[in-house]
Amino acid sequence: MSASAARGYGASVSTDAHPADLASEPVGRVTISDVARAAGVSVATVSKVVNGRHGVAAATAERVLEVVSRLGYETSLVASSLRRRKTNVIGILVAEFEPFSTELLKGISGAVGGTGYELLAYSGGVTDSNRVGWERRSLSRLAGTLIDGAVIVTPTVLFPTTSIPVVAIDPHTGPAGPSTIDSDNVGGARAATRHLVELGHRRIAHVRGRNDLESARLREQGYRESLAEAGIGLEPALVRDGGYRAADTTEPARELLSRHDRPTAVFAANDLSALRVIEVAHELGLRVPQDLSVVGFDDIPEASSGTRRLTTVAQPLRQMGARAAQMLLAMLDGAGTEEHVHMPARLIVRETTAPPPA
Amino acid sequence: MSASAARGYGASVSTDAHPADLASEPVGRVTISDVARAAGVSVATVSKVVNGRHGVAAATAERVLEVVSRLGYETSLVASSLRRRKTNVIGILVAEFEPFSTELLKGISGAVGGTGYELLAYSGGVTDSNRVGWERRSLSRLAGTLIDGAVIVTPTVLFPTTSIPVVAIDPHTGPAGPSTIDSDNVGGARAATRHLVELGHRRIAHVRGRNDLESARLREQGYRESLAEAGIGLEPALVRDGGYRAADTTEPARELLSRHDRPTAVFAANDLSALRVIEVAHELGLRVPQDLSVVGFDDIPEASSGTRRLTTVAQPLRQMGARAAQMLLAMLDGAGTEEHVHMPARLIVRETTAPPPA
DNA sequence: GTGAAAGCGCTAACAC
DNA sequence: GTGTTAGCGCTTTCAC
Repeated sequence: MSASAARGYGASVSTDAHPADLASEPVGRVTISDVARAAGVSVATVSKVVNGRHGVAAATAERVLEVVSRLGYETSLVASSLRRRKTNVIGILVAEFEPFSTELLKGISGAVGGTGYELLAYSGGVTDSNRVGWERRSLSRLAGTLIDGAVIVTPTVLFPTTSIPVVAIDPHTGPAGPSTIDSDNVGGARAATRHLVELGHRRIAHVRGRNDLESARLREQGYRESLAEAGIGLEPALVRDGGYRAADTTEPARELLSRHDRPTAVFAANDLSALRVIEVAHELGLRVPQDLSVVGFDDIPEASSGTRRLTTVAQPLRQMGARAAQMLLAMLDGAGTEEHVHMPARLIVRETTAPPPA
Repeated sequence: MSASAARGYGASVSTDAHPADLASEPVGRVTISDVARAAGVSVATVSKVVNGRHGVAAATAERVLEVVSRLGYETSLVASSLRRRKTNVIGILVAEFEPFSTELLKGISGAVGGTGYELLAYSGGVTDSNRVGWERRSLSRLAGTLIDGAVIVTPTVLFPTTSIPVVAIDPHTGPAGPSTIDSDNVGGARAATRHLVELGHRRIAHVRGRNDLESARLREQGYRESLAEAGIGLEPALVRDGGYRAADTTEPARELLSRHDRPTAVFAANDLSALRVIEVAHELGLRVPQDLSVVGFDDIPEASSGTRRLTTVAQPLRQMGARAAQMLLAMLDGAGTEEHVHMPARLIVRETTAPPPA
């Protein structure tokens, strides 16, 4: 094992670097000056060669390139983006990598692939004390220096004027400010609730989403509208907060299902909550759907992969991600479009809903 | 609409910045010097205040903080990480955001949440001409400046000595070099093939994975071993390349299933390939599993979410991601551990396998 | 064709 | 307590 390998963390060097040349080959990153020194030229020349600028003698260029590959030099994204204007990377800002955001990510990745842009998905310091405003912070930290544009997933606050193009997916506000993408939350929620009503349910609970998100408010609205339409009075005790998260759903679900007059059906604001409701039901000895019907929202892959496949409202997540990417790409291309795209949401009836127990 | 909002891309500013103060409030990013100027102090002082360093008068600090929040200043990740040593950011280097890598991402995200580290998943310029060596390039571009440590997903080449800790998931080489995590590829593949044999299949095809990945080699090995064990001769024509990708599986699958002596079962090296094999089978009018049995590998959520749920070999992807994160965290903490973790893989029989047609 | 120098935004020594 | 200075790694004039 060479001296440098012993001090580093990686595997052996695959190129034939000469350990004798230690002075010009530090253990840390190989920088542009390391290359310059080893090639006997200035850093400016190395930069020109590496970036394919004109005005370098062929012989010099060749020599530099040889050193570059021998040393395994690669220009630092950080340093170059600090100096340059464009970085060619698109940022995806998320609070957390969970099924919802990763589905969008797949869609974005597919749409961006082959365009020459690189993707940088960033989940920046979202702590419990700090759940609000993360997107503003992340954006400020990256914009203008690291990324050329950003798609922000479920931003909870209005972000200030930014110097880079931004599109928001499932934003706090409805269509307002920057370009946005969302789906038909009200319509989807109405369809879900109506489905339950049509099966014969009357006591239908709702596990709400994150109260700082427009989508959660709209889904609750759809639920209320369908109930009203069916002539069923809203019972406040049957509406609880699940925060779109499994962990936050446990308690509300337990309370809801432990009531003597428990609901016969639950419409959860997203699949993560719905799935947890089902788990809690099982813990309490209730069978789904015989004793309890459950409907979710989103149609993440996990929704249909359990033993009991979830009846849910599908949002075209991959397509929403792809669309967001296309919009951002267009803006990056100079199109000043500010769009508010609305995608359809449709009910998919699977195995977690049935008529109420007799 | 204010002048700055008109020139920027974002929504309206939520803070009460004074448009009159235009000179000190450029449209681009708010920088530390903007803050310094507005607060009437030096940039050094602002830096101290923002980073909570001692040696600043309470009154000054207060004034600076007021300006910071008024202007919405946030320190640039790029600039500060260029200067600082530690960035508190962990990089996840992937070729692409597809179901496999995003499952790992979920696991990593869960394990890292609450540790104070931020996550930066990077999918850097993987073009068709450039499928090999991306991880080396990405690592060089980010290491030492942007990220403190990295987990690399399915690296295809040995990476050179790095200055930062690295753990590789499903690497090119088996256990060698840096810390690695993989699962029991041979055992899983044997179980899958044996399952097919036990159902009565004799003509069992294999759609190989990426030939530059150790896991693909091992899965093929398991397939061969099980065949030999059952006394079934290997038929080279029944082994094709699918490259772990749906798109690359289409042609091989079509050829395989169009043969007059087509196989009655296919063991695909991963779920993406298996799912595509099923699609192709349907196109050709074959029913799964009545006419053709199919087994995959990985158990991504998509495997069990279709109408026909895939029989597959499950790798504990989320756990593998979480484990990788823990190992990296430990290394970041100074532990010089170089580990090679091996996780179990187990067959899950679902709906795409049955005895061969009579 | 090449290199010296400035500067991107920031932090850390070190003066004052 | 505060400001001045140097410099992280790189790109880009602009002299030579």
